[in-house]
Amino acid sequence: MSPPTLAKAWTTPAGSHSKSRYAISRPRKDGIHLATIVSKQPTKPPGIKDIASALGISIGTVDRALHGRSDVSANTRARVLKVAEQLGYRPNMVARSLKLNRQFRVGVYLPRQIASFFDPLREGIRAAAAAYIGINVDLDFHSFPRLDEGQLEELESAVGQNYDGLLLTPGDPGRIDSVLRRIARQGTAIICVGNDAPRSGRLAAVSTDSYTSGAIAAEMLARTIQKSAAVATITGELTIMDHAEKLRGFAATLAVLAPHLSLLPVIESHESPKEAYRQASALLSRKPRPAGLYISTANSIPVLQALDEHLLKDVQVITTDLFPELIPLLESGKILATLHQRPFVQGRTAFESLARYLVEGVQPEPVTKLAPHIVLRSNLPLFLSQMIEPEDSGSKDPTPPKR
Amino acid sequence: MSPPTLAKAWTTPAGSHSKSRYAISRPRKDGIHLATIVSKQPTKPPGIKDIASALGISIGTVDRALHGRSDVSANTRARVLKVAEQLGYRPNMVARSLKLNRQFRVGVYLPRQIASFFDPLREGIRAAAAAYIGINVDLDFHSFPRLDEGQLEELESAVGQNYDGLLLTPGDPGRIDSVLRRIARQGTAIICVGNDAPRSGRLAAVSTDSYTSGAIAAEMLARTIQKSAAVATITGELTIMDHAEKLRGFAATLAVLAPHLSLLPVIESHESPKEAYRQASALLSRKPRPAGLYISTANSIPVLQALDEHLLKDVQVITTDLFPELIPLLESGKILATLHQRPFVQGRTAFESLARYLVEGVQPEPVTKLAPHIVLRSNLPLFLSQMIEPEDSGSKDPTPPKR
DNA sequence: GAAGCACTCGTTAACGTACCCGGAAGTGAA
DNA sequence: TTCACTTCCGGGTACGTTAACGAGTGCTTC
Repeated sequence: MSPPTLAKAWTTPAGSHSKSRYAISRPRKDGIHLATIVSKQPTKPPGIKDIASALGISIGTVDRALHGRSDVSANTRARVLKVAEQLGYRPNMVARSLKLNRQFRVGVYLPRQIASFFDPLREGIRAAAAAYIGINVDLDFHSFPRLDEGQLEELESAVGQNYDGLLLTPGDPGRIDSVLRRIARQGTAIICVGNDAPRSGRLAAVSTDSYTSGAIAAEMLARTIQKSAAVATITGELTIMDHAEKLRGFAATLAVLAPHLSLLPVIESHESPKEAYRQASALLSRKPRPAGLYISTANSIPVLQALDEHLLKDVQVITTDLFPELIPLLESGKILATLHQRPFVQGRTAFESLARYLVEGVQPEPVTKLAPHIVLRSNLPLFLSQMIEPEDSGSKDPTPPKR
Repeated sequence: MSPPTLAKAWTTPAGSHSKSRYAISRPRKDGIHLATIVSKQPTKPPGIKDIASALGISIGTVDRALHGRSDVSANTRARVLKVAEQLGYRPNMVARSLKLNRQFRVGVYLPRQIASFFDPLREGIRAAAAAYIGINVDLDFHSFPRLDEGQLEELESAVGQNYDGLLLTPGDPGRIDSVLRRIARQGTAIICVGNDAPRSGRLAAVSTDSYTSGAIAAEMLARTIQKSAAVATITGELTIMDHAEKLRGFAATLAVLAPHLSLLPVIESHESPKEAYRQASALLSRKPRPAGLYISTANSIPVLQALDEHLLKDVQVITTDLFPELIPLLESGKILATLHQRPFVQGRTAFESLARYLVEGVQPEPVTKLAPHIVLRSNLPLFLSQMIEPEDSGSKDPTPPKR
């Protein structure tokens, strides 16, 4: 039996700032140090067969030992693990994913409305799927009219599909929780994106921090409106967790940071444009006219229309998300700020979490909260260029590998 | 010669919302439609050998045809490309990167100061390198005291290293441009991060939009200071592009958006803490005391110290970046906002651009500008949790592949 | 007619890993 | 002894791709 060959761990451990790497042979008899620079020719990382040859055993045994499978004696297993550690062995993910050529099917259940949010969300998912090499994903996009219309029915059809993963924005949690639990029990990994459904058995959730969104709105209104006044907020369905959280953050921060501002009764627009318009009109013609307005749902167009008709220049408005109709209003200063929920990034990270879980078994953070972007007049162009950015299809073979 | 077999393209092209995929056999004689659901058993994507067998030729020829290499007749090349298109062939990146087992060495040249910016920047690079599956990268981290001290000398040593890629924050562009050009001429791909050096022959640059940073500061001061007053700004070396751009954005936006605010002469702190403290003290005791202050460099501590000593509560301050000393000042409201430059994300995207260029040959965007995050009191917690997040080493084999 | 050349194309060995199959050695019972 | 069974291990194949190596044409040239 040959003794385990001692070798420098191949990868530099995180945190070490190695300036350059030398392999110095031990002093020769003639006293000449021979320092050969290896950094110009990086040594190949050790593989499973290097471990095998170092111990004089076969790669099959090494494989069994490394993966804790049976049919290996405790002795050899220990020796293999020790040498693997010494050599700094790290499994080659590329070779692994080539060998077990896995296929994953993930279902994506998102509404068509509001397109300014869900379209980039879909694009983020698609982009992440395209960029993730080492996996064959099959994305099944399912669409339905709105968050509160058709999701349940569409999801019912997902039960029989036996997906490996599921990405969705849960609408009314009370009604779809049970469906999701059924799907989860089948072994499907569910990740919520844009809104959470904590009691649905989902694996993780990715969204912007809704509470913080509301808090930002409150702080900005508090900073901008410096006299004593009233402010109002228009929200969507409060059964949707996202909306409720925004309201909480808004009200709480207003109370703490802005004693000079009073909050008018909250308006719940129920995702209906006409209703939103009617209620906004009523709000703006009432007696204590609000000096500030926080619109926490993305379909704010009817509200803005009502605002425009009432010719109110002295009301500070904060909206949610970014869509073409908002651009001139931001540029002209009629809207103070809008809180961008970064749907593209949400979709990307949601898919990445799912993929890492499916392919590497890495348990994702139960809930990741992204910071919303505060879009003002001055940084608006930055988001516009990112908005119209067309997605490259990239179907062609990019580089004929040379060399 | 067998005719090319017609088959449904395997991947759904981007943009098509397919609800589910059925393979429907043609009507049988007895009139019964037999619809077999294939989506539960996704068909394997076609490979190079499927093309070969469809045409009755060898995989070698297909490979040569697909990559536009020589030794293929124009006729067969056309046939191969046609069938590849029909089958929806997409090269298997996993198999490719396994075959040509490429090794890349990239040098990272970043200063130690300011640690609150460059440490997360390094972490972003490391994280991206660890996550990038399909490539063997060897990161060489080189450090030197400050941006204006030691970078040139350190870079000189990189000339002989013959790196595949280089990541760095260029300090004084005038002095290091020539070194970078020498390195670039060797074939090293250079990506600037955090600051650009456009005339250095670099491949691309990743940074926050400095002009917009300045503009945001101006807009926020304009919104918050509503009476007629003077504002001041303290910047770093104006030879560094990043600082100069911030100043431009600040001054320009102030002129457009805030006619009621006048800009005092700009203070250039030259990266020296003592000098910065002295100048800030002088500024704050002068006659037209500024009502707003924009500190566009990250080492703002001496300035803040001067502010604190002068007990100025009525001056609105906007700082740059996020580090522990700023936290209590933001929480107490002494600082209006800080503009976070997202060093981690900068490092990550810089590495990703470099990797995609090296491994896939994808030319990166010449300059990507990230939107700086506006950190207020209300969204501060979101960034803190992200600040203390420890990096996982992840050396162990995560999942012993089962099945 | 042999030799040389250019042009096509097929064959085959890797890349590192996972997993199946079967063999060797040992144990115990018939 | 023979057979069955367990424990441990080596050999081999396949994943999809690239690239080196030849082999087979048809053509020109001495």
